[in-house]
Amino acid sequence: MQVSKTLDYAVRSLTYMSKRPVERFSMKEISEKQHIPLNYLAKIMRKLVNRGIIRSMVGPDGGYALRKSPGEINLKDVYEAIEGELKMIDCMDKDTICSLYENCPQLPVWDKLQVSMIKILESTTLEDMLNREKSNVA
Amino acid sequence: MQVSKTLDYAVRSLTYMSKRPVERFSMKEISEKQHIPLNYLAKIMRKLVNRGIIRSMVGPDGGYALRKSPGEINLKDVYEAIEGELKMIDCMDKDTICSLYENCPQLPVWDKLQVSMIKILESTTLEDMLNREKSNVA
DNA sequence: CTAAACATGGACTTTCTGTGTCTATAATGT
DNA sequence: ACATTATAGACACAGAAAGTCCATGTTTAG
Repeated sequence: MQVSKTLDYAVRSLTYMSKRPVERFSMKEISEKQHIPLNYLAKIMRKLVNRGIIRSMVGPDGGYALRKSPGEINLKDVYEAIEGELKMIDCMDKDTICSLYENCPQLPVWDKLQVSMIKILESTTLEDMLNREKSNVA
Repeated sequence: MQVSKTLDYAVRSLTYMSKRPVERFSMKEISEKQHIPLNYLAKIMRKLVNRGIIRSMVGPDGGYALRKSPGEINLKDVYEAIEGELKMIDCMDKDTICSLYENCPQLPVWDKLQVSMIKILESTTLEDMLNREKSNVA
């Protein structure tokens, strides 16, 4: 029930890029400024590229750039790029053990949690995050 | 970002006990009825005992019983009994790496998520879960 | 053309945690 | 005394998360 380091890295990288949304950033710069292992960052960036959140340019002076404006990139996209579909508990889409029980009292609760998390992630864009920056920890 | 099997076991056991809130249940019964490995269940139950959610009686005809009524036991208690304090990300209470950065754009978001999860858990009692049982998956 | 700068993709290693087992001990009712 | 039940902690294991390394391919400045 925690945010993985990987996801945190991804979000950090993206918010970093959001400060100058049209520029190009080399992996090296992001890696150094955000203290993320270079080779590990490479994997993360690939996922973001594949998902269409950023685009990459090869060659000297290449790097990464946002594909959309920070206001158009929400955290649900980022989450799914990194972790895949969000689900609170495995049996929520497979019908494994749970199908053994005629009724499963806790499913609705996990579902409720899941729905509200998705809603929050979906409604939060990178731009929002930058704006909230000063008023840390609500 | 998932509900652990352990927590699910705990909730299952408690809702099972909630159906007959005054009775005593042996680990053996719970283990069999809920398909939870006996020795593993033992560890879970101890946590619930330590937290004061259930009480235990040793000896023949011993077992476990709810300490409060199902309406008075909420899921936040259960969560914390099993997993400890709920926090989305480690730096939310330690001041480790994050203190290096003058500003941390994503913290408010994780915090928002965290607060809303706690709210949902807190407002859901075992009794609620039993009542919702028939209308699965909202 | 060539080398520098960069990205890509996959294999591999390490570390950690969730999950589960085993064994020995203590308490209690009959 | 004996059977039954919980308590406590050590131990084992698998799978995932986190991180490393390397071999390859692309672009472009010079």
